[in-house]
Amino acid sequence: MALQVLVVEDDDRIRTVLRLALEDEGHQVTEAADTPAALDRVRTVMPDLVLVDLMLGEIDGYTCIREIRRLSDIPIVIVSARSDTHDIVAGLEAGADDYVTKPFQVKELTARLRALRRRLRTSTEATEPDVVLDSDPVRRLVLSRSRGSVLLQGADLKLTVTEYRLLAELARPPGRVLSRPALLSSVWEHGFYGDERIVDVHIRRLRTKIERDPGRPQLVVTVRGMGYRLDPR
Amino acid sequence: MALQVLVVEDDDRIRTVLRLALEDEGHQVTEAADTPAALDRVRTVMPDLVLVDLMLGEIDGYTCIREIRRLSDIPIVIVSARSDTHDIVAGLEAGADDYVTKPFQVKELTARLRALRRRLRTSTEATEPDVVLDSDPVRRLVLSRSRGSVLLQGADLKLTVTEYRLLAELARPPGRVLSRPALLSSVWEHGFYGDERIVDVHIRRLRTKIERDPGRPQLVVTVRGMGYRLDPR
DNA sequence: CGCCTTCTTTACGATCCGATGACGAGAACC
DNA sequence: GGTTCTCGTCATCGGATCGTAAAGAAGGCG
Repeated sequence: MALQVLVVEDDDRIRTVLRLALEDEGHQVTEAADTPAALDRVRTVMPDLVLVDLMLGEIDGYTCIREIRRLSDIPIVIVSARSDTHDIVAGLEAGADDYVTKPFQVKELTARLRALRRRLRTSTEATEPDVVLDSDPVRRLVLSRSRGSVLLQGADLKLTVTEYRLLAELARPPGRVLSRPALLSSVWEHGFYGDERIVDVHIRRLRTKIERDPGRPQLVVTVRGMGYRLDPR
Repeated sequence: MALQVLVVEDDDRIRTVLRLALEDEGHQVTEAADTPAALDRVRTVMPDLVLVDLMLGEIDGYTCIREIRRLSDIPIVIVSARSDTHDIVAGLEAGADDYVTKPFQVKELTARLRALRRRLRTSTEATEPDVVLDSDPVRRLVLSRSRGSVLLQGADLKLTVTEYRLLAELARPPGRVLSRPALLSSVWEHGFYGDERIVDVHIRRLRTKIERDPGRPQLVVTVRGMGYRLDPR
């Protein structure tokens, strides 16, 4: 589940750093340098999350937060330079939901996002409908989130958690290419700092279990240079 | 069983604290900062429970409670700053069902929710239909909530309360994976702060009593890395 | 066609996780 | 008061699963 994130930040460098870090995690990023632009983006792109720098040059961050809050219930996270609690409290009072302080570790920020994503997910997961991955009557393959399993012809397929999560992530919704970093950040709960090729290995293991001909995968497709995509049929 | 909770509270910070705590317990939270918003949410999202702060800025909490009560029989819990009994009594007279006083322990609040959840459950429990866990004629296994027992070939199986609750939770409805934390929070009335592996132990004890071959469980299935699931047959 | 990059496949050792049985404390029951 | 149940803890075991590394295929580009 990739998030659409709006970054409200007037310093170009920081904005770029944030954008790169977030995109690396597989999120989509929209930027705004001031409050009016931010409000416009909230209306038009409807982000899942807003990051607001409290030290916006001209207009201050509090106003920005309040204005956004008037439009929407989107979670707002404050990025604050000052470490004292006063302005954080003020920000929370203005309507923010959480905060990180600068200089912040990108790790810390992405960890928060993972937590947020997890929270969003668990609130919908149980009721999410099953996804049909292969509709061939003699090879019917269904992902059932409520059961926490994948059914081949009605029988539980023995996937490991990692394989299951990979598949579930690719199927949310199917048809998107997901980069390795994106998969790493959403499938590996506590982040992953090793070689991203680990994704390939698990994809392979997944393929041997769900593909008709694992040598010529048709469900979990490789998109060279980009990542993997799930093509149900 | 996750609850949809409406938090009526005008202080943003407290509202955020409440929301995070409730979401952590797996509930879904809607917020309202004043009475009109609260009434709107009651109508639109139909929460299972309403938390009302008695000290709402402009309109007082009593009015809010009365208005909500005119719309619905939803359980209302008062969050009160004052500790003297007068306003609590007034709140209860206005139609609230329970109360907690500030500064309250989050633990205390979630404990009340567990109690409420239990009460809601037992009020519907009596009418809930029996669940057939094994339909084999020579090993017929039935969970009868109205009797509060499990029948093997018509005879009461001697389960401990914990085992019974575990089974009942897994059977509501059958087929879902339930994580250990989820089971801990719904089966253990007063919460549980020890090692979550305690679930394994009780699952095992339950299995020795209801499985045909406890060594190869088929009813209460382990979903590695995720939790347990009940697969009736 | 040759080279470089990206992906696939396999094998292996370390680690994780669930199952199991034993034990002691305390609750419930007699 | 004593006995029986039930619960939570713990240590141990064995298989499942994971991450790594390294070699082999396939694709892309000049």
